[in-house]
Amino acid sequence: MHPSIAPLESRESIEQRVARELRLLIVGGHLEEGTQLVGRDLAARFGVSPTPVRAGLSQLEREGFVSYGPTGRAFVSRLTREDFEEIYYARYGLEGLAARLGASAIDAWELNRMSEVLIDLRAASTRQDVEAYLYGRWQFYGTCYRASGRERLVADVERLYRRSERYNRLVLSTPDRFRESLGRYEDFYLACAASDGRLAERIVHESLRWAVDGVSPHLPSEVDQ
Amino acid sequence: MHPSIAPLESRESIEQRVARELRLLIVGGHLEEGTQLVGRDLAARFGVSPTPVRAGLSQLEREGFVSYGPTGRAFVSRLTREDFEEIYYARYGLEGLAARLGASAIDAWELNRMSEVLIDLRAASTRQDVEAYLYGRWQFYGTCYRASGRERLVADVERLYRRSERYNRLVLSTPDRFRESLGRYEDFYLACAASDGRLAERIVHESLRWAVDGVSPHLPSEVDQ
DNA sequence: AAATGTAATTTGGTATTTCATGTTGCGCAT
DNA sequence: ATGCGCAACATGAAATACCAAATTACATTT
Repeated sequence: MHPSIAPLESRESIEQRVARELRLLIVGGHLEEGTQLVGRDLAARFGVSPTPVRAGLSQLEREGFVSYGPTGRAFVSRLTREDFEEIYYARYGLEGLAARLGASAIDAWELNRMSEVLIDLRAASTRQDVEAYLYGRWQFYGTCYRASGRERLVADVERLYRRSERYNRLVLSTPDRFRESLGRYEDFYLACAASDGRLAERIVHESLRWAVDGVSPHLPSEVDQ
Repeated sequence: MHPSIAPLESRESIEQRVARELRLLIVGGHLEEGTQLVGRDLAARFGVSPTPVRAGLSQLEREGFVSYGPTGRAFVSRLTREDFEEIYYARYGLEGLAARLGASAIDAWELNRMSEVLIDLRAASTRQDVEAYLYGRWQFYGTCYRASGRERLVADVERLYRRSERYNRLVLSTPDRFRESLGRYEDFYLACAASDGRLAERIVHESLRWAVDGVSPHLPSEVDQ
């Protein structure tokens, strides 16, 4: 029969590599929105054939980083209010579920991990260090969500986090916003410590509503561009 | 410059056709869950080359109809409680947004359309005609959601509807469930008629919670199969 | 000079071919 | 008979080749 050893984490396919590297370029801002992505050029750049590049672009489309024009040409997707809102409302549903399940199932070790990250987050907040804050964000929530044991759900939420990164970086956070944001992290931690799933869910919902209401109006709408 | 005439709805690519036909086979139950999907066989069956088939399968994977095993083999995805819940909680967020925006923007013509569909839904409910009910469901809600003018949001929600179809068909609806479900449609219609977006959103949220709480426990969990 | 038609180039989409890997089945040895 | 090893086969992944549509550039005409 099968060896019950894990499948040895099969090596990354070229398609995956292309998708990963391109995603990094886009999220990191090294490829401006609207930039056309030509299959053959990318293939030459990565030293591979156009076939996996095409597949990688298609994958990035489903992740929202790439869009296709009417004639099938791929380009770096544009940041719009509508896109931002839809990411956040998808998170509203999925992250609420993950929070409820995770907070109910969390154990002492994971809780401790969260409190450690929380220290970093407080520091990043006072320094107003956006990068560190964004990094710690997933360390914090992801720890709770993983406690739910729902791998696909966690992966989906993580994808949404990555997708919202470009927007988060765009938002110049005032000290006030940092402070309020941090307060919600503290509340969430307490909900986890109390294993109160419903409360954790409610806190996540409120946080997301707050974020989307505060940021969305400042983003360009699709209709007027 | 560009002709401002619409792009003439460019013809469907082979990749799209393969994805569409396969999706129909899966949703319609003509391909049992777990069935292996061999690229070359499908290519021969559709009379095309393996390349677009592979792309089509990848598209169906992102839609949740196809999964890949550890050795990269594609098969018809299995119905699980976890998958069902995640579909419904994604709908929770996105459909709530669509309902709020749509109900706020709806006009008399679209409202009239909804009331017409509602008549069919009442009839389908008394006949306990699941197929007609599922069909009218999207006619009803989709009409409201489209009033939001958010095409991508509507498309995303429609994808989630298609994805939940297999589950809805699986659920043997008792007369009680039909009646309660119909009552929520009536409530939603009234919220739209009053242009009360917040209320519409709340009704959708309650409906989805009710559905997931009622059905989820009856589905097989991933862990014990 | 402007408009228009045409050829060249770009680019995406599909097919064909090749390669790597995993799976299966059969024979051989113990 | 059972366990092991090798070979044939199945299958996915990538490279290469080809074609069609669309855009661009240029020349010709008025």
